[in-house]
Amino acid sequence: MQTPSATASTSRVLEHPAREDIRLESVLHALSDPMRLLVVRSLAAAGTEQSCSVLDLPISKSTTTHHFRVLRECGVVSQIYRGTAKMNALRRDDLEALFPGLLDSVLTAADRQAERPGEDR
Amino acid sequence: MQTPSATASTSRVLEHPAREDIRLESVLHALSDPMRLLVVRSLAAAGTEQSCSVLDLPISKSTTTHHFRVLRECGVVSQIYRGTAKMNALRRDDLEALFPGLLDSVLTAADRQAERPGEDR
DNA sequence: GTCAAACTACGAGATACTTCGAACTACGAG
DNA sequence: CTCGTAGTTCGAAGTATCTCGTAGTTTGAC
Repeated sequence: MQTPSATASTSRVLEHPAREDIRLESVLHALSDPMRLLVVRSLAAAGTEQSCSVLDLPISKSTTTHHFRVLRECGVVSQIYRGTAKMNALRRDDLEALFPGLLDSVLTAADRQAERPGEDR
Repeated sequence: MQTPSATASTSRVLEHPAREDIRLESVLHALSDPMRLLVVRSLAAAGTEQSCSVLDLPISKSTTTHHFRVLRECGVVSQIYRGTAKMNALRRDDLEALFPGLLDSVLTAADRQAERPGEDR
């Protein structure tokens, strides 16, 4: 049940919010989950798009799917299918245009917090 | 059931997290609620401490109490009793020391978003 | 066509969040 | 002492969130 003339290389298409539909509250909420913050930090550290599975999170696959969907639906990441993999990328440009400096300050804050003593337990 | 020699001007004391106990995830979660974000923006705009009641939020008193407590318990605001009023202040210094630039970027982002077309409905 | 890999969809359980009203406490004014 | 103001506490209702396992789909490789 899909449009007959689908995309050439990629068939399944995923819905993303337009830049102007991204809400600050939703972004903050998305980043407030430890697992999702970890995902965002990993994507930022990688610099390029990453598949869902390379992150190796300590949660089940279905939970991983859930978190990536939350991140996509609130506008933090973009996702496209490449073959059997689903690649994820931070929407840096959109976030920077809407909320200048926000993502960087969150990433810096997360890094600093991770380096705080007793953070590894 | 309170220490006999209580504070002179203020009797009731409120628990606040120490600076090093403030967690990024908790702060982001606190700010992700529209009502609490509104409170934080008002406190930032005022610059000085404000009582709970001057904000005139479109919610009930008990809900207001709840939101202020969330903000205090996660380290975003400090609260002290002054007579019958409870004064609230942003913990700007603590937040800036832990998460440089974060609060300002959130406040700027919130202001910008509030000015976006069709934001008043 | 068959198979494995990667991801999704669905339902369910447990927990957490937001909101409220009603009854209560603390404080200052008179 | 009495009263009003400011805020709290205590359920409770409704909703949302996080997590999982199981079963399914899509894709590329053989």
